[in-house]
Amino acid sequence: MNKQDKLLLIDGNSLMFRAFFALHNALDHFTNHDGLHTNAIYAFKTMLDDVLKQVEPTHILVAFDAGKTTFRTAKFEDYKGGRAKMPSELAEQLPYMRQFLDAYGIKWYELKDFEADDIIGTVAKDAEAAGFKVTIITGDRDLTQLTTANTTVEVTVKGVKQLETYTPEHVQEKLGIDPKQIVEMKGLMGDTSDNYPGVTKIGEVTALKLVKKYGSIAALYDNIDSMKKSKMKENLINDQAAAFMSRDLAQIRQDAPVTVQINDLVYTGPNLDALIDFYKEMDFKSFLSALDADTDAATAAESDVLTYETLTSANLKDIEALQGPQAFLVEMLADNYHSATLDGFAIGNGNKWYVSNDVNLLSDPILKNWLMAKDQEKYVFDLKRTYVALNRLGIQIQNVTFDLLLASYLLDTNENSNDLGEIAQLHGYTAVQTDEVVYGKGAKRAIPSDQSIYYDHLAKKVRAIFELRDKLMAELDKHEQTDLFKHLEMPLALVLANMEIAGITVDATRLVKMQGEFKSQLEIIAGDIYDIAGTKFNLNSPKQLSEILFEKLQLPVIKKTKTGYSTAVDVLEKLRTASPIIDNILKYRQISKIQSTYVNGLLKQIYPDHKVHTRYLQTLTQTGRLSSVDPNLQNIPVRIEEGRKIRQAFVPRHPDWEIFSSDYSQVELRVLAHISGDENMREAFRENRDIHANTAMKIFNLKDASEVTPDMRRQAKATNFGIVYGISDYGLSQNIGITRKEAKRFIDAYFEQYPKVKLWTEDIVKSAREKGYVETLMHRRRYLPDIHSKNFNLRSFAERTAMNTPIQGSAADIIKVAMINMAAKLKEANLQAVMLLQVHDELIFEAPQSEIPVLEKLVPSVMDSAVKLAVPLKVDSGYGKTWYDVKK
DNA sequence: GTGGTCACG
DNA sequence: ACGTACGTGACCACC
Repeated sequence: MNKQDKLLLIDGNSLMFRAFFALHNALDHFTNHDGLHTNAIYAFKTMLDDVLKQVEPTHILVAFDAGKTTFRTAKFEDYKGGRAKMPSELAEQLPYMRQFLDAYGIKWYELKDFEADDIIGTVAKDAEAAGFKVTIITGDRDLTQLTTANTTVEVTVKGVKQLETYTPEHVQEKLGIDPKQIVEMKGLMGDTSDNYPGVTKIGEVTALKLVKKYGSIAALYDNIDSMKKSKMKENLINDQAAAFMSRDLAQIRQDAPVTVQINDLVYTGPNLDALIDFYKEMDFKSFLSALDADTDAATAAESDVLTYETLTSANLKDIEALQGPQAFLVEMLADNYHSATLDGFAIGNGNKWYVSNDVNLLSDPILKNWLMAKDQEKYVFDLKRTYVALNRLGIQIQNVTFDLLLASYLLDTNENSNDLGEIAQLHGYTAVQTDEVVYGKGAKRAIPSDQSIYYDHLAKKVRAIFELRDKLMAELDKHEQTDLFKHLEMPLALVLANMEIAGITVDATRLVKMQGEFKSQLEIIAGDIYDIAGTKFNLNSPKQLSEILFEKLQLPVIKKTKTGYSTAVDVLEKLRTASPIIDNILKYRQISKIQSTYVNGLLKQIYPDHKVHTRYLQTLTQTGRLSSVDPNLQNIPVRIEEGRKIRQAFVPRHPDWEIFSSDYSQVELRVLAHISGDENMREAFRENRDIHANTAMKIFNLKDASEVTPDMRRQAKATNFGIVYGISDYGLSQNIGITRKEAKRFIDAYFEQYPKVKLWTEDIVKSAREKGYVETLMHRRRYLPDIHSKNFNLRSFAERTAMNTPIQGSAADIIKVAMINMAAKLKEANLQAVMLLQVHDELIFEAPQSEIPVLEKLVPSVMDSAVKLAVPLKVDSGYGKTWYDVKK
């Protein structure tokens, strides 16, 4: 027996499930030539390699459950009752999973009447006795009871990559008990997912308290008489049998009649021939090429020396002879394409690949005409980026029909990488490297000194765009997203590009004046604070501030963060009366936020044309909204007067022009009225009633709208928002400062008034569970893998997301349609007005005074007719000399 | 790079 | 019983 011997025990069933759901999003990508799903096997293999590398075991065993009935179901019929059936897409992979393990040279084992846990428990015990170090990998926390000095349990946290390591110390730290005592805890608290009861009203917290006090269930019942009278004591007495039974069910057996010998478990690596055959059967091309064996894929990889031609003024004319759609790429290493240096470009469609680092060629009439030719179809990666970059050279690229980045985002919003190489790999295409690999990252990021490496990368990138096009278009079609892609996101990219290029004018003089005013205000407030505190400190440091408040001044602690005491607004609000320092701190925070983010921050972003040119991120959010960066123009202050003044610095490009703005009124609630089909809510909107007052009447049980006070309306409004966010009584109670009970009553009354809204929330969660995703009006899709999680928090979050995303996402769809139509109308009507900004439910323009009356009619009519819903859309407009002066 | 805080819809 | 609203980005301190 070698001292280095290390046994790896894998909970096969648990990890198969993890692997399956980790790539559940990509279920459609992973099928072989026979239509067999392969995602679980693929993910399992990836994870296994990770684990092998980390653990470096000498022996391995994968344990599986043998069937539905075990000695536990014999004891308790309902054990694991009510569990959802294994999805058929996973069940069909099980036999192949075993084939894979055989080919990988890994022993697997199952035992009639026992679960995988018991096999693992038994083998772990035997192996330890034989002097092994044991590592157990599972997704099931219950196995942590097997933790000892020589046995470590690794529990998968999220997906399959991240592992939480349980040692006896870690169990002690987390739960405050011994690993062996976990079954005592489980016996008292029961287990809903395994469906055994425990003791009524006892959950983890109480169970832990009791176990710490008594040590075990047996000891607890020995001493039950001395426990003082309580409801809990009654429950304990009533459920004594259940407690002992549950403990028994939770206990993993370490004496199962397993027939494998540890010596059989030696791991010496895969059987290459068998593995190659298996990968071929599964169509695992990337694994095949990684094996570097004599296979088709490997041969293809070896011959992947791409021949390209360097484009110069001498052969530029060749471009004119190109036939058919061409992929086109313009390379910039920096993020911000408004200012980034253009570093090169590439063109091709398989017959030939052209690359160049001479970006002056782009302005040559030959290339410029080619790019602007309406009859030359092009495919790109990131249309908006490409358009803006070329526009800087006076080129407006035309007839782009495919954008790899946009297509990939629509197919799965979770994969929000901006790197062509990474995205290609996600779609199973490995013949291109990521930019990080070729260019490096951070300060070291640069074009490789070896020009052939650079050119090869450009050529491979442009080739990836071309070669992935058909596959992704087909997948979009399968998702019913062709329209969304072709007629919404692609045209929108150009609309956004033009908004970014237009930019909005910022009055720097105005900002500088504010900077001086805020500076002296801050100095005065800081002085007052230091006086009260009796010392100077860094007010911007939450850490230093909390020391002053909670240690020096001994104010009561309301809330803690991961790292210390919280000093957030809601905490300070509660401390207001405790010390005059609080009001000063709140004021200081407010002003210093405005100063640093909006005055100083904005000043840094102004270009020589006196404008800021934001970038809208079109492929980032999980819901389909846009986001705005460098600078973010979607969070300019408005709620508080001091901050709102920042808007005075946003002015039209000409002195006699105006800023004009229109926004949707309650668009999300209208979308909810539409998709839920709730007649009461629809009627309220059709009759143009005040929806918040309408809700207030119900939750406060009023007869007439005249009885609604402003405060009632405020609370009703919060309830309406709560519904959109996927409500909880606690969340609502925190938000409007009422008790949880009252909040619950509000919600119940709400659902009574809008019964179909309640039905819809239930249906959408159910549908998300079945399909694994939710959709918006325009078939924008968001996958929710956590909807199946055993972790309450992750699952609850996914459920709220299932409710919120169709609402927020459909609202995003609607304004996007309006923007496309709006851009067309402005052009058609030959107006000078320019669309500048989008702030989720609001569009902002600048225009000559003379056009204001036109816009006042045109913009609302375009916005409210963007889609036809079962309720009308309402739009409010206003205009003024600056953004601040826009009043509606 | 991460966490706390706070600006917006 | 669990720990809580949905979606973002920028700044500062601190490691």
